Amino acid sequence: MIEIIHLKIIREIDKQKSMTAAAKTLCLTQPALSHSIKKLEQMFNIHIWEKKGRYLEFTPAGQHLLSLANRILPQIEYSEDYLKKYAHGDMGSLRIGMECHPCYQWLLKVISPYLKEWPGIDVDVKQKFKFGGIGALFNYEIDILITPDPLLKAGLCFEPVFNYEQVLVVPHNHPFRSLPYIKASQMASETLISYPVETNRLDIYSMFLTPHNISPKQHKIIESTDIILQMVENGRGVTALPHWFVEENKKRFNIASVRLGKHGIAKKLFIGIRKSDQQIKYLKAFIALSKKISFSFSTK
Amino acid sequence: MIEIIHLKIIREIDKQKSMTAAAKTLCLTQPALSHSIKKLEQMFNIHIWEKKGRYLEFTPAGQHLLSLANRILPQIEYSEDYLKKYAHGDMGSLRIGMECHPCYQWLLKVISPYLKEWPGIDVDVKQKFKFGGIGALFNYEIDILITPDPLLKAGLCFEPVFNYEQVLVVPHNHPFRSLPYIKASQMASETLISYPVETNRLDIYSMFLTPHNISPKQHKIIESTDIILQMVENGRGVTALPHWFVEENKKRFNIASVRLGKHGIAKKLFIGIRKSDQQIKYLKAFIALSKKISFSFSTK
DNA sequence: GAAATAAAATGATATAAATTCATTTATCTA
DNA sequence: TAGATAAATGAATTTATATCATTTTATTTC
Repeated sequence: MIEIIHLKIIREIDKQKSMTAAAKTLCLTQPALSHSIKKLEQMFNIHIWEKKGRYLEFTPAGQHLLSLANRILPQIEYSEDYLKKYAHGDMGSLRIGMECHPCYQWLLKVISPYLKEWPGIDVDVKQKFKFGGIGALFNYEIDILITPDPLLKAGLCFEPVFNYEQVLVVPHNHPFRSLPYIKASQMASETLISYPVETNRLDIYSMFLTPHNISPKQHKIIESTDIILQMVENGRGVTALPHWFVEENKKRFNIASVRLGKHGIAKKLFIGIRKSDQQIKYLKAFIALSKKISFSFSTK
Repeated sequence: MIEIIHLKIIREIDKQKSMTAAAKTLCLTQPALSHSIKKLEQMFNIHIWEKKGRYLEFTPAGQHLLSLANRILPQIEYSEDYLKKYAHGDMGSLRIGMECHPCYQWLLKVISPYLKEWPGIDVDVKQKFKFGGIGALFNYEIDILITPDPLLKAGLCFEPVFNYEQVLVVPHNHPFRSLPYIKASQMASETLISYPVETNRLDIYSMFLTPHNISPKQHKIIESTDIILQMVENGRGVTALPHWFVEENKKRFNIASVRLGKHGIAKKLFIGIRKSDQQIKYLKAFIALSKKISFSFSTK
């Protein structure tokens, strides 16, 4: 029988590239690992690694087990954590996945009252996923996914929580400022600043520039929203952000917003959860609260 | 530490609703299970179940572990199987998921030469998924998904393998037979026969009837393709199937096909795999073979 | 409502497994 | 080639697990 310890050993040896080192972090001795894996090998009549010089190299069977370990151990470890918290009186934990960079500010506005309403729930926000947000939901890496791209498929369910318009952000003295909207062609002479995401995942490309076959003069990549806004403020380029977000930051930065195209870019934010979690109270409460906060957002 | 055996015990008790019964199937005694779980409870300072009358009832913590067990054990068990086969000289296994009922015939045409080309690979075909085909891919329940609905998201990749037209199948003496195509309204007086799938997943509804707000006179549900075709042959109704499939079965059944709408219903079949599996040779070979077979299909 | 039945919990003992220590084998390095 | 580093092996010890016998608790049944 494959045991958790086997998977832990395999994962750790892959990480450390050495059995002796792995033994140390697992609080065991090197022969313990050696015997343990030997037993597994004999049970299935396979080899898990070969000695390549001083060190070990996984066989295909070993790689298979490594992939199993990387898939399964995080789930076990999360459950162990969860049970510990449960014993401490905490009643659950909410792992939120975000697939929408600038919506972080919106999320903060939801989380703050949520933490007050649900003192027993631990909240964690993740933004990087090996297999994408949908994969993270399926794999139980997160419990809630916030995304503009819902997936209406068996096993998950998505609810719209927030409508907003994606607009172009320009410095206060920019000629675009007085226009009711800009055309795609007008972007050809601008420097566009964005988050480090593939262009086909940026709305300003997929819903505005690409359909008109236009590219900006230059495309700069910056990670932090604050730095992006400072750059815009200083005339170093323009960027695309949610309208409400620009409004919220007009006090901090000398910026203005312009509609993208005659009808603007309308966006919808969704919250996705696993169908099997639909009945969990503190999850339902988060979705309800999101909608409430978003409503006050869009009407102000 | 949570152990595999804990999860097995919890799953088995949930299944059998009795510890004594669970002990029997696990080839252990009842006190063994009791002690084992007691140890886990003490480790985390939780309760996993409560005695309700003679039997046990899971606490929320127990339910959490049950959900973990149902998620993880199938993966472990698959790996154990996989390793056993690996030892026997089999080099891998290919679990195919199908989200397209009538494509089964097409699949058979691909699998047959594949088995000859890759004698070391075990092939299995699954058609029911708790969390949908996409979920099954993410959860490692299957390795390949055959579906008309690709999902262009991180973690998975889809490739088109086959184009075909979905047509209406009618008996040889049906008045539609001589028409170049039929309009949606003409379906209002027909009996439609289909597989037992929600109507919004049937192309004839989603791409033909529903947009024109038409319903057939009657909708009969039948599981087996052969029976459906016999019914059609005998004038009991009409059905929608891939064009190539109708052509293949004209010898066996006295049927004919008619285009659905002026431009017909064009369908594309995709094969989806996990990105992390992209380099696996016997998987790539399956996709390549699918395309090759499909090509000879569409050109004959 | 007492006796019989059924199921799970408990405790002591026996059994089995995992871990360590001491040592060997193999490889690399200076 | 000596010295150092890493993994494998074997025997002994420690630790964990399973069983048996028994008790506790609840449910039938008469």
